Amino acid sequence: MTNKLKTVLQTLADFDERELDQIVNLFKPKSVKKNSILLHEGNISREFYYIHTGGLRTFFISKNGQEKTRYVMLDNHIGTALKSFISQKPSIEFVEAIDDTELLAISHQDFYHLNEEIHSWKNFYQNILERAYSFQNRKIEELVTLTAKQRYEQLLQENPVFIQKLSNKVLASYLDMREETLSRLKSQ
Amino acid sequence: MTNKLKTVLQTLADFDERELDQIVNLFKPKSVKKNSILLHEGNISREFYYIHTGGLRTFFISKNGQEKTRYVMLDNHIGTALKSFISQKPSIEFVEAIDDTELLAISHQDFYHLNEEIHSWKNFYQNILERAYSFQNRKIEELVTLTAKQRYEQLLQENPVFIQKLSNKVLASYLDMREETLSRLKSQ
DNA sequence: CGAGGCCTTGACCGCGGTCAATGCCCGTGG
DNA sequence: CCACGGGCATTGACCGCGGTCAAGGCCTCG
Repeated sequence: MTNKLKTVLQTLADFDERELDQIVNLFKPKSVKKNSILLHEGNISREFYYIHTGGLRTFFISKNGQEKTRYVMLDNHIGTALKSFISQKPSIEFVEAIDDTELLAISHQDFYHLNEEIHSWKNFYQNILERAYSFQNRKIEELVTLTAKQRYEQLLQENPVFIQKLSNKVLASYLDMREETLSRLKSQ
Repeated sequence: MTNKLKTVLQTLADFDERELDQIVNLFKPKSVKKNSILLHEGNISREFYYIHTGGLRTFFISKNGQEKTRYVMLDNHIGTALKSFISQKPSIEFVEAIDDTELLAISHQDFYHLNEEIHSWKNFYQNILERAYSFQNRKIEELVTLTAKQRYEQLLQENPVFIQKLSNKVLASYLDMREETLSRLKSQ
């Protein structure tokens, strides 16, 4: 489990073996059931996750009570409710397991500790931020230029695993459309 | 002009006086006319800007030929076509002066140089990325939860200077609606 | 002064949201 | 093991927000 994590970390920054050991020791294993909430709206995001198996999603609830899924992490991916993790202010997002999930978590404290101790970790974090920024940049592009159908078809092409693994309810909220609309699109 | 820049930099990271001098010396003054293009789609974003007077915007052009404004910088603000600046890959965004503009620009080369030379500059850049991320996060929230009218009213409340300084054409594309819709909203 | 861009206003319409009814699957307890 | 209940998916009918197209007026700048 920690070996896979090391591999992932290495793709994002240049760590030596001693640093990697120091880092992965700070990631604690955790096992959560499907539908359990790891972070509740209003609380502060204090953990950063690596997903071994299963999956998490972050979402928030709009004024009119609808869930809006922002980010999905499946096997071998990393992330958290980043805005609150960055600012250490109360989150508007929930973090929820979309499946029975085995993961590794590092605390915010340890995360920022590493930021001061390990030079490459700053690069790692910079890289995370750059990717998160670019990801959202793309999402905005899609929201303002594509129709519901085009967004669905693009995901189908680029990330079909999402369509297999997510419930229609979650998938629809991720694609920013209603369940009914997604259902109609799926049946062509 | 460089004094104002120093003030802005200091709000984003903890520089000492010598560092500040070293940094601002790398910012070169530039004067651009309204409607001139500082970065063309397809080119690589190689400068990071501080706006002294006037303003810039970044926008891209969608498949069906419409301009979509992502980010606006007015007096005393900083920014650039960030995605391309980060990746040093061709930009899908333009950078355009929305007014006659006096600005200071630092090259990507010098920017990343500072990232290695000055410890606090890494914090500065981290801060920029965190803010850019949070800004976009908010924008996505607004796009998926608010109506055109609500987006306009929110901007009116939180950033009325945008509504005064931007043309309807640019303002509409910033708010992700057509000029006609914005016009109807303004007349209540 | 003329031309071209920008803004406004009107008429129309289609995408996708809303509401409602029904079916289906699955976990839970008797 | 079956009966029941609740959540999820599907389908239909309806409708409203905001996009599209078009025409006309106004302002700016060469």
